[in-house]
Amino acid sequence: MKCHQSVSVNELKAFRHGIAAYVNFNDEEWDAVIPFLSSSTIKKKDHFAVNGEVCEHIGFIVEGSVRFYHLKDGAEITGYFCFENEFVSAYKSYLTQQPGITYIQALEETQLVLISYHNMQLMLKHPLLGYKMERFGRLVAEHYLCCYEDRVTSFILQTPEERYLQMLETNGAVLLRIPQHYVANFLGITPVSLSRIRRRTLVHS
Amino acid sequence: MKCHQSVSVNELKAFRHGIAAYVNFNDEEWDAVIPFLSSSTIKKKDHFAVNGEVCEHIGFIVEGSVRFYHLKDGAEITGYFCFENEFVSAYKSYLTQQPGITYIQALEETQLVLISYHNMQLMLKHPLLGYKMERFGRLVAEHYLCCYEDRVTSFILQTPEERYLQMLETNGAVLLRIPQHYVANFLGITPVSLSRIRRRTLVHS
DNA sequence: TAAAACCCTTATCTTTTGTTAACGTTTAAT
DNA sequence: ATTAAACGTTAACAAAAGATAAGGGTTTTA
Repeated sequence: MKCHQSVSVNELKAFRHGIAAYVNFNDEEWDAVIPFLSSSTIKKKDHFAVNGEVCEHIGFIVEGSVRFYHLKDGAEITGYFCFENEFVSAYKSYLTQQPGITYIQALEETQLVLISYHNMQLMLKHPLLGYKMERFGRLVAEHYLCCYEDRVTSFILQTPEERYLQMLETNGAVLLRIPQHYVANFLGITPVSLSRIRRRTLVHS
Repeated sequence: MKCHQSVSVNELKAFRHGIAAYVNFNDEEWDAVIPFLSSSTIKKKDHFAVNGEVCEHIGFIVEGSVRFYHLKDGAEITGYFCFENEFVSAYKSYLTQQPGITYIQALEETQLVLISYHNMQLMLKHPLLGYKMERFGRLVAEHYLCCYEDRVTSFILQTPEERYLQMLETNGAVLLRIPQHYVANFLGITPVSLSRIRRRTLVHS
């Protein structure tokens, strides 16, 4: 993954708008933040994170999408997707700075604003930025904690068929963007099984 | 759940030690923290959180244990457990201050140190405590994010049998403390199915 | 201490999922 | 433009899980 230090005006705008959901920086603070950011464009099928390596960055997707997957018995098992205006990282690897087990791959050409772990630590200790960056990190972690909580609950409480039907209702748009066998993995089943579920839940109009 | 404002010396010590994994407060800061804490002892089978209500507190378990469960079609489905020196809350409900769908029930008499949402917000804005409390909240959220990430991965990547065998290796002690049908729910299967898995994976010595 | 509630196992039957392979279609690569 | 790779569906069979019920043991509790 190539990073160039300078972030375009357009990317900065998208990023500032995206993080406004968590914390607002005034202009002085924002000027201090900018030098800690970098930018990257990942080509389709290139990787943001790979098994066995420390995930160096957290990224904000300005444009594009990625999928998370693992290798099991030589096969790729897709576990998650991220799209525009979402943060992406192999969180456990990034947060612990230990080698991870997650691959993150661009589903299409994907434009990212990046914060390296090192720069994040600098901002967290920065006299002007530290307090707000702590808050920012807390709120982002809390947000994704809630997402994961829902996801775990869906595995505990719902059958694969119920998970699929709920996904149709709440995330129907994703199904149009993502190959179906990735969705099957995401639901915790095989592609063949998802195909059967689709057939038996079809509304014959 | 009864709360009394004063926290015993013993509880304070356990709590301070427990959060030291995340952040250290000096004595001046600690004296400022104490008034924001409260304490509660929950009897076996009493609830820390229930469906439809906002979860008001995050708790630190000094002694005892709890289980998380949901109601589905009138049946209780257990999704998680917490033990001594862990934080416990219906996180999504607590963090968003919206009514939750999670029941949290004491598995035995359980002694907790509590932080109400309101007091947490006061500490986050407190001139002396704010920065460290933001950091504390961030690190706790990050820690549980990593836990949830592992848990989701286990549902994506492993069969129920593999999840059980891994739990035997990494959490064998839990199995001795928790009724087996709760463990089955935790693994995403029925108690009958777990009983079968146990039989077919038995090492006949 | 007796009754009730709870817990785990086992058996039977049904449903669902996994596995493998084949087929036609679409998409991508050369 | 042609070939190759990828994708979704379907079929057939095996394996696993769900549902239900029964039996025996333990723990609660009244």
